[in-house]
Amino acid sequence: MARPSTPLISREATIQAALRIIDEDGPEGLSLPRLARELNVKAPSLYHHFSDKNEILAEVAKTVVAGTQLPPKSRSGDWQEWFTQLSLNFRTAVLKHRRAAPILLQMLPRDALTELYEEAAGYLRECGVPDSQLVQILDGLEKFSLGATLTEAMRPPSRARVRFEHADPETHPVLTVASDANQLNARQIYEGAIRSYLLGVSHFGLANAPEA
Amino acid sequence: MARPSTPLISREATIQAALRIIDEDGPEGLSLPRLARELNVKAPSLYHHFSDKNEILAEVAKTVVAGTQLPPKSRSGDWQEWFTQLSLNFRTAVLKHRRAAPILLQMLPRDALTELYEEAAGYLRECGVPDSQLVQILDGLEKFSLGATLTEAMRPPSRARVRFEHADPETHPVLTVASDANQLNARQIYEGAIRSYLLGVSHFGLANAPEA
DNA sequence: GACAAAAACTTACACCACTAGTTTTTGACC
DNA sequence: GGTCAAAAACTAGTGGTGTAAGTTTTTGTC
Repeated sequence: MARPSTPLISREATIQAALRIIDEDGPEGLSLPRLARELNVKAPSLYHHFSDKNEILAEVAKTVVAGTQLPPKSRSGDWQEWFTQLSLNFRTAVLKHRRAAPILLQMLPRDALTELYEEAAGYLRECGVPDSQLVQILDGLEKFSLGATLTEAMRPPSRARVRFEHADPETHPVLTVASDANQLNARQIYEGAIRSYLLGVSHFGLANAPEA
Repeated sequence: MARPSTPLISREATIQAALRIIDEDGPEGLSLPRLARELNVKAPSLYHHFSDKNEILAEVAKTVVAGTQLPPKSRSGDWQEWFTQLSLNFRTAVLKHRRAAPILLQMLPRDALTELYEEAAGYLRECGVPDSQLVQILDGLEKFSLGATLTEAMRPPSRARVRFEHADPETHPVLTVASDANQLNARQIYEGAIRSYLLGVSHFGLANAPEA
């Protein structure tokens, strides 16, 4: 086949197909021949739309995090609540494509996130949070959300309360007790940690300058 | 060559060589032919000692996190300090092999960590922390440490205070202000976040049960 | 001393990302 | 309206990968 009247490949459709393959068979299932086959096309043709496979993966990563819904900003200035919801929405968006998690770590769309952070920082400021705390809050939340969500995405999905699966009551008695004493599911623990952190930073504006 | 009098390959030496290659050229530089060459051996011979490449990667991951030093437990029962030091040591250990970070996410040695958690949980209990909080503390610290350390490991090493590299003063004024208002380096921000979280969970034993 | 297991080897396979070169279509310009 | 370069598909091919199968020699055990 030579050049068709209308292109057979669009970037958008390619990215969607790639994401679908990853959802089904993980990143190792995504090969250019297979991706091309799903688009009724041959593999080398993809190079007319992407410079290499990494560019496709980067777009996939961007698509995944772009699924994060922005919570409405409350008029009351309850920024803790806003960030908690935002973090929960991020988690939801990533878990929708959990098998893409390894790609997310490597292809994190920093530039796209920068826009979000600018907006979030502006909101914090409006709510009266001092400038000196903005980085701590944004950075801490990013890191925790990423760590928690990516590690959760790496394990098989389960609505149940599975924890410390390698903990044996015989050899790990304390973990067993701890696990039994906490009946929350992953989402609830995640939310609790976010709230704890936000509570902590809010009350920590003072002795936070350890030496290098 | 047939079977030699003394084996040319040992698991330990193989793992060390693999880690060295990853340190130099990243995970994509680690191929079995190359790894075998460094051991003066041919690639298929590795299959006498490892079932597949993933097993090698898993051992590499275990080696990296095993480099985490355990801080001494203070008699005063200051568990917050102990966990802060532990988290800092984890960060140090991972950053020593930062290019192995992507592997770490996929091959996290849960079983090895379980031992550590059992010990940490026991210490928390000795210090009087209620059972209901153990999971929150352990889980939250794990997630934050992983997220912060892995993302930090993914960027080029720098002692400098680099932040929001995509933030342009024109289009992202608030981020610029925020960045200027916080002169801490990555390690200090990490430490501050850990301390904030621990402070938060300590004061959060009450309203921490949102519904499913 | 016989023999199975171990530890190296060689060969081979299927797959991969990617390059080079070919063909046809399209759209723009004179 | 013909010319021509760019676009978008193709086919063919390169060098690399992880892994399987089978070979040879050494080792330790009964």
